[in-house]
Amino acid sequence: MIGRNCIVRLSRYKNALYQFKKLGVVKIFSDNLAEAVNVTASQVRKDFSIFGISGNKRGGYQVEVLIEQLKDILGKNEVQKAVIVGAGNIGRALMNYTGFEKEGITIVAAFDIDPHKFNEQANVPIFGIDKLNSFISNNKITIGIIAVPAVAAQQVLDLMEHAGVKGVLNFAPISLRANNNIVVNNINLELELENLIYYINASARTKE
Amino acid sequence: MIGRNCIVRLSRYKNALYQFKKLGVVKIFSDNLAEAVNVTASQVRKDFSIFGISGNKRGGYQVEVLIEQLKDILGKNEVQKAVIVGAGNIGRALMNYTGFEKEGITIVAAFDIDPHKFNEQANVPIFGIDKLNSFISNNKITIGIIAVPAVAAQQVLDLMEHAGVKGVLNFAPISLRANNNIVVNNINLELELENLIYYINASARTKE
DNA sequence: CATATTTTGTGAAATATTTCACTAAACAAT
DNA sequence: ATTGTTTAGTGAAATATTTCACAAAATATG
Repeated sequence: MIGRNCIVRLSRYKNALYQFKKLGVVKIFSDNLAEAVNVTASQVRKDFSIFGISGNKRGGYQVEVLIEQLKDILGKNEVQKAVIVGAGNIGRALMNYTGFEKEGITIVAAFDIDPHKFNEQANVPIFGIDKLNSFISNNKITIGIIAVPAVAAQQVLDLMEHAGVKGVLNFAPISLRANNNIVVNNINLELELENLIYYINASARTKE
Repeated sequence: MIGRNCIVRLSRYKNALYQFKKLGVVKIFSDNLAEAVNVTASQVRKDFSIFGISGNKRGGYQVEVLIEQLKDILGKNEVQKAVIVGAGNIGRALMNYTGFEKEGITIVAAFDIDPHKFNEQANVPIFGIDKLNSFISNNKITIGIIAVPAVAAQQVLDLMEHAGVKGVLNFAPISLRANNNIVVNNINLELELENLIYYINASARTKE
């Protein structure tokens, strides 16, 4: 199985390529990409070789072609539907976040436990959590986003898993437990900050 | 230098330990922690050994002591001040996010380019971006959070770096370039979703 | 057209990370 | 006390990841 870091790099390459394309760049070399993404050129070539992406010796890679190949590997050829559970700060921000559409993900509904937050007329309608299960199965939702407090997160994951969601993005600051029918990616803001502080301190120590 | 994954695991151990503590657990073994965090028991022990954390053979580790040791390593013994640049969806969500306080980080101000968003009276006041530099130096801000669109992100980072910020949490979906006076952690929501989709597809392929 | 240069693709080497497996310490039981 | 059991600590082994270095292909140059 291919490591997560490798897949993350592919995404970064693709991002960088979009920028190069915007600047009118047509042909690119491994070292240009490497610099843009902060890795070595052989890392870039090795990553590509793993997925059978090939360029031309002395000719580099065609930006357009490479983008398509990466899109293909990263699997965004059909639009996927997602729901958010939790209409708090983070949940609401994600409902209005435009970056997901660009990536082929549409957020079609949100769910919360608090009736004051219900709003079936909104752009992204907010329903009661009791509707989650039927909504997911009726609308063939593949992706769930968890934006509830830590205590409720495991329960929400179980609901989603049971309803047939295939992948979950979890914003609750807790390690969730899932069987291997479902993929869970954690985005833990507190952990990221803590991590940042560690490296700030480490870098201060190094300079002494 | 110690790998990022290792530091991330330390944070996860600490999180798990808080939960155990809440349940009244006093003494814990490497395999309990391992299970909670989804790693092997020897990974736990190896991680601890790197940082000179030791327990008792057959007696495991004292939950309270372990939490303190981890807090110490992760460096959260003094409250740090942070500012947010960008008062859009993500920026506003982060201003109201209560999880940071718990981790010893206080968000003291936000900055935006749009005068409609200015609000010096708010709980977290929102100023014009032109005030960023002086605010950071006058208030000895160590942490910056970038929540602006991708095109503006590099510029904001440069401003922060120049003003003396030590670490940055970047939410803009772009690879930023910084010299090594400053630590940058990226949280790229689009990339995480893309990554999730890759693994959903990969897991579907495996099952065929 | 021949030669020089550049850049890919990739095994092999070097590093880094994780797991294994065993020793010894701590505690429990008899 | 002695014996048995559990679990930390840790070198060594196994894996995984990254970098090196060079042959071969593509293009440029004279």
